[in-house]
Amino acid sequence: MFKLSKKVEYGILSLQYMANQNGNIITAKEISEHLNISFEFLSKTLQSLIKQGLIESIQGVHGGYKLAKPADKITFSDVIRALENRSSIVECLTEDIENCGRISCCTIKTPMTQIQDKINNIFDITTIAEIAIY
Amino acid sequence: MFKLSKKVEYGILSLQYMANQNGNIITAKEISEHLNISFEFLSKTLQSLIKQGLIESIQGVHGGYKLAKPADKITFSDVIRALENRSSIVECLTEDIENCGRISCCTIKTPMTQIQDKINNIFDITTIAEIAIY
DNA sequence: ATAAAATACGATAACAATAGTCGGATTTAT
DNA sequence: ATAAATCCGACTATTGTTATCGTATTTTAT
Repeated sequence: MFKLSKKVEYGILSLQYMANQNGNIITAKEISEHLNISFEFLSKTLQSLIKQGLIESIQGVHGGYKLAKPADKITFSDVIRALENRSSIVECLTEDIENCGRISCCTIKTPMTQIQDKINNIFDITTIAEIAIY
Repeated sequence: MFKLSKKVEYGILSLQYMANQNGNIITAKEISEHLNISFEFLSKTLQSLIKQGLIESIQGVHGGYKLAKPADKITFSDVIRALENRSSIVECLTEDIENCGRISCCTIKTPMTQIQDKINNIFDITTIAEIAIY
């Protein structure tokens, strides 16, 4: 599977929604209703975005969330990093594998690294600002 | 997760190995030993590659496998198509979804399609021939 | 003070996809 | 006939995702 997780999908939609709020605070409930997704699941998603420093939260009765920085400074890579245990297209690129059983004969590491770089680049250069205008 | 499945990884390695055999037939056992992967699992992988027309098999005592076409005509996309239930980065791009609950407000379809196209292109232009030289 | 409205967060269940195994059937050269 | 190989469906195990639940904490209005 080569699919973004629901968390990433919801994260992007939420960030986009916040980007269109002109800096106003917005509640998880409002986002969850607008996007028609589970409030609890969304909340966890938003909390992960906080940890990554992409959004800020205000607790209490008039609390909620807002972007922590300009939308053009938030890349898809940031969102993915916040919300997925993102691994590389093949394990050996990122994880320190003592022995994949093929070390002596593995010949795809270089081309796979090149592919990985291209994919990373796609998500690096795409920002929330770009999709907020839609 | 944005990871190629083991089947695709093994498929690519197997195809690369076959590409370096100068058209000679090679057995699943030999590949599985060379790559140090389960014979049974590899066999299923190879059978899927046959179905997709990427390799040919010869049954019987001196049987085995070989490429069905030149290595530069076999793309990573071909391999992925043969070995994974490949879906798009977000469901709504490929599957006919009557109601994702966000149709009326979804605004990421266009940018997601563009990203999908770029990713597809990466795998479309990478061939077994390119990695066989390594 | 107290209640209400909001976020924070760990535990866990449900589900889906991948990864791997098993057993038996078929094909073919010798 | 036998051995060496592919073929293939059924099954199990593992892993990752998706979702829910319960409870705690923070802040504001009254």
